[in-house]
Amino acid sequence: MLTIGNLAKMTGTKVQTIRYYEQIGLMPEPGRTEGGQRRYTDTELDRLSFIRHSRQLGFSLDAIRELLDLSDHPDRPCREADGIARRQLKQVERRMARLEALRAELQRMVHECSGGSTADCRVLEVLRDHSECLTDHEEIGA
Amino acid sequence: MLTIGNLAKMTGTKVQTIRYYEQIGLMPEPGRTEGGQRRYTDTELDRLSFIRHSRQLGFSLDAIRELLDLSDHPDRPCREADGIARRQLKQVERRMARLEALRAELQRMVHECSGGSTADCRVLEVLRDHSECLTDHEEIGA
DNA sequence: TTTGAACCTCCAGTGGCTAGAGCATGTATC
DNA sequence: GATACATGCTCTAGCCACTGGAGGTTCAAA
Repeated sequence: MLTIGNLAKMTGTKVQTIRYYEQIGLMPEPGRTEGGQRRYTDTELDRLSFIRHSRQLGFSLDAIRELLDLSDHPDRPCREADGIARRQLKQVERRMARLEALRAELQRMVHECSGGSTADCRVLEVLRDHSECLTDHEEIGA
Repeated sequence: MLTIGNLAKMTGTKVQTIRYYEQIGLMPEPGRTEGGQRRYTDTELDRLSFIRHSRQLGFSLDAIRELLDLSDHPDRPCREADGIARRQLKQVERRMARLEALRAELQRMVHECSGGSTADCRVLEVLRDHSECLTDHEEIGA
């Protein structure tokens, strides 16, 4: 039987995060001691490991919910899990392409900066005037 | 004189976002009509363009606050603005490296999936067992 | 004058946690 | 059995950067 603290250590998760996962129904309600403290079994350890690993690979909690559901039904076709992973892969690739454009732009800004006063700082100049940019980089965030 | 809606259109910003920027002090309080509606000048248009462009390049609102401040003081050395941009570049490069690792892992998962039942789905298997991973991908998010 | 699009304020919600207050429990040592 | 104190509990609020909606007002054109 694991305390929440041990489970946290074993999975590299914060205690609060585990309780949060329980709250949103991603982790089941565990057993409790007479005093009301949570005690976990290996089943829950496996589930949390799955969740954490999926998060590390960038899956959203909603996607993880689906994956867990599929994992719980070994008879269902694999296609769905595969689809979720493929979507995630697409998203990662899209983000990478975007970051690459940003990287190029930032590098150009930084390289062209001569180190004088801000009056003629290339960095600020580029930020001021979008037309100096080589790429579009429309969307924000992501 | 621009209405908030026009300013929004011209900069590709949502109206609510402009009001939000005002609320957190990133945009100044503009003039108002007798009826209380906001009216903007070109000064504010420039400022919002600067903010939006910086956001597109991934700068945080705090970083943008610093950049705007520097931009308002042309006599100050350029070093600081350059530093902020360099930090941002570093961050982008770190994120790209991380995403590249994720991409490889996801691709491997997806490629190895044979399309049977979830019982022997490679995707789920890899998520279950971290030791099957080639890379570390410790940190979450970013 | 009337219409109706655009404006206003205020509040709540998003994702995925994270931090802290204030108290209860569990375990090791004496 | 008493004590110390690390760990646990619940509850609430905050982070970032917005976004959406309710419910009401103003502006400009017809």
